[in-house]
Amino acid sequence: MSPVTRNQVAEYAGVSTAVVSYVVNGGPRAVSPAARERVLEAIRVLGYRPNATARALKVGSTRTFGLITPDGGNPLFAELAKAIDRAAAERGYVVLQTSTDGDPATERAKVAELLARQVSGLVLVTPSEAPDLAGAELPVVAVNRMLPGVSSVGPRYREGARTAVEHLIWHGHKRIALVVGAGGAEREQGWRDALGEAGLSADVVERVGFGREGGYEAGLRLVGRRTGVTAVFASSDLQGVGLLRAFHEAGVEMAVVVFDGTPEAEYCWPPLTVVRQPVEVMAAEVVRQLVEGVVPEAVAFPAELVVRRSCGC
Amino acid sequence: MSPVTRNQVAEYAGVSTAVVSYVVNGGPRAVSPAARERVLEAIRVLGYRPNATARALKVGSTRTFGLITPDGGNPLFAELAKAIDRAAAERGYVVLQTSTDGDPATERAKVAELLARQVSGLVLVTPSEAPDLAGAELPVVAVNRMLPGVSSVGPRYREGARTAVEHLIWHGHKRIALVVGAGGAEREQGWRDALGEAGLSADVVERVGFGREGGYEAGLRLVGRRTGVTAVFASSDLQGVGLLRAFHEAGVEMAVVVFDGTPEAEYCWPPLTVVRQPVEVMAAEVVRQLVEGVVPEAVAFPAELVVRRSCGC
DNA sequence: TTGAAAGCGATACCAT
DNA sequence: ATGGTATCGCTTTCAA
Repeated sequence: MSPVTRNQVAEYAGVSTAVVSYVVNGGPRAVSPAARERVLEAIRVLGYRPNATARALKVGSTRTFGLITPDGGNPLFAELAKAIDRAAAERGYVVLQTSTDGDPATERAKVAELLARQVSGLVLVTPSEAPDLAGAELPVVAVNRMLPGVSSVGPRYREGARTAVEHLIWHGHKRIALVVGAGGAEREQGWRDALGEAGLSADVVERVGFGREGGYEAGLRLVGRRTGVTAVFASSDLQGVGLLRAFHEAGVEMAVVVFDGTPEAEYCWPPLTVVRQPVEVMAAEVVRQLVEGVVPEAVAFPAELVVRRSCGC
Repeated sequence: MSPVTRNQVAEYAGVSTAVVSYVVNGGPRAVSPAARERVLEAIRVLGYRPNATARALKVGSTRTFGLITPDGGNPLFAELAKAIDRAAAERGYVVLQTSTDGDPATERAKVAELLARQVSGLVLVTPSEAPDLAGAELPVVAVNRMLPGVSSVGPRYREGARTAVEHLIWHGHKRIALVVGAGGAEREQGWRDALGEAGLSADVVERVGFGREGGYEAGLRLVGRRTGVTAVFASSDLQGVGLLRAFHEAGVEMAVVVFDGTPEAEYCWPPLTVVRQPVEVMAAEVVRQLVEGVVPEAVAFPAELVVRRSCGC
């Protein structure tokens, strides 16, 4: 039993296919109550479900957004995806999500795949490169990463990082390390801003991956080097979690503040003081740009300090 | 500039559209080297990208699987999704992912949406109910949940839970609590099995949500009740993380073993001893069933104990 | 080896 | 208010 088509519905209801279409879509022509009733009945009896594929071909739009993240397992990206999905649903759009494992080739393939599927818009979360749109005319928004010719939405990294480090300074720390991943230049700048302003030296930097392993690795090094560091600012939640593990293992006390602010940072021990990315606001902006098809622009939202125990408060 | 179509490519290359199709798909007819070259050239120059929507309409298959999870932010589901995506990609399928926020109505809507898009198969991760396929003929696999008439893939919950609890018993614990979420009946059974066999009483049960909050809540209650409990088996990583937080806050020592085994459980403190769901194996089986379109069957894989510090080892 | 053309399911204009 | 029908982009059979 292959799927029921609109033709069968029309036949069963004794009307033309046009009428079925009018009923299903609520227009563009009016339909008599009697005919509408018969069509509805036919749809119910036959279990008809419109073929979105055919519809998309005809109308040229899928009302679908593609969303590509490097890693669905990263809680920040998961939060972002969730928020974007919700915001898009409110506007009647569906979001199709995939991830790339951080591999640029996979990223290219997924972009091509979604483009081939005629998505109406594309969201790239920290993409590794500018996408090859090959003449396709669709809105594209990069999240947490600036890309030439593409709209971008993100937090105010520099300002947020600065706030975080200022808080550590306020706690009286004199030697504050930075743990940062690739692409964290703005956060690094914010760290430097705060230290510079306070007349502290910005000389302990650990450059590692953005994940838990990276943070752990940085933690081991910090513990091993005995640089007199008493506090750390890390560029991601996950790094913070990794740091905590290294500090626990070594039995050292160290104040930590991180960027991002996902649930995982709230439930580790000690709970991490974070500078929280305004995920909901960012998602709303992403969807707005996609729906309205604005010209490329870069929008950054303030990130808010959420104080928990890891900073010493 | 609207997207380039196959017609334009054909015209530019001076061949028929059939030839373009043959070149793009590598068949079903052979094409002379000269013509192929001209077509390839035209595709490159024009920036042609086949319309997957139109192709799907014609061939009746999208080579796409839909994947629905209650929550993309749950690390277990994220791991699962990643693994399924990878396994599907190996077979030439694309996975389109969405989540439902655990809301049955949203779940129904997403199922309908994916069905309308003509997905070639559907994966439902811990669905809240049997999906309404309305006559659609496509393979459906439920993960971590049994559903009438639908294939299912999951870990051996009962056996895994038993192993976990046995390990706690081996450590000498006499009073072992259970923290469990809705739908955790099998895990509960495994807990009872182990306790019963050892002649211990199975009387401390906290029924809470599956998330971090649920675990935290359970932890607070366990700490408050002073039941002589010295160890806990929890039905999910997230619950374990929540428990840890409550125990830390109260300053109590408590052995913990949990089900799932995501990265988050490895990086919390103390690192959680887990019974790990064999995510990769499960993903491979899910995709196998989808691709081969087998008749509904229930497959369960052994879960492995991974010993870390939280059990006292 | 290649071209013409039918048809996938749905939309919406042009008639009636 | 309703029906007939051309059309969206692509695949593939049938003929040449």
